[in-house]
Amino acid sequence: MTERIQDQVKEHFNFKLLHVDKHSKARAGIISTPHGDIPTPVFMPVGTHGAIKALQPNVLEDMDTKIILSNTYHLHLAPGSDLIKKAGGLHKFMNWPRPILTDSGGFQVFSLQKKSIKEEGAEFSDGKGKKVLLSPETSINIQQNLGSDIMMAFDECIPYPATREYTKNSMDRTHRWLDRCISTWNNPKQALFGIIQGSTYNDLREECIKELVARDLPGYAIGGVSVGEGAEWMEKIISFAAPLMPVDKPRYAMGIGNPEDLFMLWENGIDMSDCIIPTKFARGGTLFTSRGKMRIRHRNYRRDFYPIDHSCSCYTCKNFTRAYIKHLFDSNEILGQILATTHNIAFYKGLAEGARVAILEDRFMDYKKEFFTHYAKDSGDSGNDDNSDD
RNA sequence: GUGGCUGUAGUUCAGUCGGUAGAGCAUCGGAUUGUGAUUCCGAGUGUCGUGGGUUCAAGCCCCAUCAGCCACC
Repeated sequence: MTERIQDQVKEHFNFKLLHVDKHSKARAGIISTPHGDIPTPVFMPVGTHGAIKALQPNVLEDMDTKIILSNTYHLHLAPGSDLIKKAGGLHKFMNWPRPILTDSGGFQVFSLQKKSIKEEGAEFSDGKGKKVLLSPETSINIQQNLGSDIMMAFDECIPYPATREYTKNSMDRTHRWLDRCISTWNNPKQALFGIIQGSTYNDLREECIKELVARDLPGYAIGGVSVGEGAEWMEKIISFAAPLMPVDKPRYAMGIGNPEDLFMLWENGIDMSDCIIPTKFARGGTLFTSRGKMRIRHRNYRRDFYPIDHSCSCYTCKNFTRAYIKHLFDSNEILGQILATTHNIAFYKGLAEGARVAILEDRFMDYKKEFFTHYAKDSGDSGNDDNSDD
């Protein structure tokens, strides 16, 4: 009698819940994977094409980034997962020795304008006139070629708003897809996470969680959020779904969020999250600080010789001024994006680390309160330009 | 000295038959939530070289003048 893959994977992947905050649902734990341990809560930077844009892997390691996210869809289109397998897997290909989570491509299908979703899978054009079919089987096979530590099930991520009928039908199909994902899954060194759908309908979310838990997967994610529903709905969905998820498995909220969103996730007992915001915003010149967003291209920073964030100890803040970084952006120097990304990733990392320590000491709510007394959602530090030579 | 060309936004230029000015770049602002983002959206720039004239109305037509460039002497 052969052992189920769900049981085999437990030798290589597990989650240990260390502590739940006394005054909230916030959790601290540790995820073990073949490529290392991940203390939680954790924020995962996004490296879609097998690279965190503007950051060298050694910088990420120096910053003690524990896990990054990469993408099935993009790596399938280029350079192809067969090639990456030949290169020795994604870790080796991109020279990243630590854990990698790969998204299944479900979200990319969602964001494509032209697509056709059938029982078989999702069909779309690769943008160069070639038709591509992404199915549960192809998605898992690609992710197994990539060799990620955590694979995501291939799901349909539906837009907001969605009718109850569409949501229900789509969800049922995603469950059938999940079973096909599980049948294709054959590498016990790679964990497979299921994704909770159900849009804004609590009963469907609940039903979905039951279906997923019945499959006894290594971890579960809340999907179908950050699809345009807004902060209020997002919080409603998270706060409803998270407590229904298994206590002894990692809980992952996909694609969220802003710094303020992270506190909402953690407070509700989410362990993992990812978002393009810190990296993408950095490249556009929006930096995060303990006081809020800082748009470094603003004129105010022209002669501002303070670091981005006084309380930050990242490489950027230790060595460079706002005026210099603004200058780099004005001059279109790549270094501007590099320093900005370095800071934003360090900022997110710092928030998560602070949360973990606070949870372990049962003071997460104080930590949150402290954050929001300084953090202005709409505007941050307005700079120190003295205009003396105008 | 003579003839010609040019003069309009920070910049490069467009501006039809005369109807009180536009575009790219740059600037400034906003967006961005499992990255189809060096993207997307929005805003503003003006003594139309100057002074007169014709006209209901002039960036445009006429005269003068200034500046730059070119050609010829």
